[in-house]
Amino acid sequence: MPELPEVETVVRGLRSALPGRRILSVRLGKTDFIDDPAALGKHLPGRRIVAVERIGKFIRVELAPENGAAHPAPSSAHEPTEAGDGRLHLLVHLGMTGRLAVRSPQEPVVPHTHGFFDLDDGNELRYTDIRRFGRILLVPAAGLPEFQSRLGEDALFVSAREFSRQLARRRARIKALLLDQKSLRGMGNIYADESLWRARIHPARLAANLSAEEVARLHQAMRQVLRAAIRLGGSSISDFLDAEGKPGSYQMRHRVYGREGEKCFRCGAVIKRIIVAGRSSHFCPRCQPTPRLPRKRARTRQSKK
DNA sequence: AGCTCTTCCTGAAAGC
DNA sequence: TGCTTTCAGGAAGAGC
Repeated sequence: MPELPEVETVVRGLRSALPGRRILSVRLGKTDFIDDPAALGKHLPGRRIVAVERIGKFIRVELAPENGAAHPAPSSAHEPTEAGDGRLHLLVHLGMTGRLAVRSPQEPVVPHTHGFFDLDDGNELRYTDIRRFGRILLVPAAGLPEFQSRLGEDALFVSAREFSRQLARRRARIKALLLDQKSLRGMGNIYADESLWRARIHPARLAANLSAEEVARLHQAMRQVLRAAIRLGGSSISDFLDAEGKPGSYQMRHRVYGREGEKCFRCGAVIKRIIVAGRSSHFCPRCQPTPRLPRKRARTRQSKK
């Protein structure tokens, strides 16, 4: 499932293909994961892509202001002005199974492809999403700060000071807090588990109960894990592929995620899986000691890789 | 405030 | 063997 390193990998790939391109037209299949499907066809054609960035797990495709000369379609009289002029941002969240990639029209369309953005170089940007847990929305430049303000700082760039401030403020379990995009943006289940293992912290620990040393360890572990994962192109568990259709290889480095029943690489104890904050959480019961109040029933099922 | 449960969706895997 | 059920999970919303 795409988390920060996977999204970063996709963004880097798209960055070599999209900036400078103009969107000619938009074709959509199913649209139940798009905030305002009609807005895409209305505002994107004629726009030039100027940048591709990452906001947490969102891909941000920045579009230049319309320049009347190249504008192919007349816009209706009562367009909201903030969407009719100025920059626009196409935000894409890949959810669980989303993929965004540039393809030649010649290439066969894989099933569950619901979005086609035709580009002026003859290629098309395709959005594919089997489960449609993804999300696509269009935000005017003026609305971007508000959108960003609903998310915490990026997990890759957050300072040790701000990280510890986030943890101290709240009493949630550390695993829940790492996954909460309002506290910290970009973390997902895999990298939360991997970071906690590396920092030797049990996922069900209460954030406020972590020692300063543990917080520092977790901050460092998180950054190391994310950086290493980006270096390897992310993790390909189910079907993650980068913008060029290649899998990542960080799944080879997983120490706990998907390793229930196997031995801890550090101490040899058997990796366990429990549910914390509604998410399956993998940990080493010896390296990551259970907090005082034992957690809920461990659900026993082998998880694949 | 933060937890659990539910919903969305599909395909893989388990169950019978 | 083949049909049916269960399950996974990011995020949001409801209810407690």
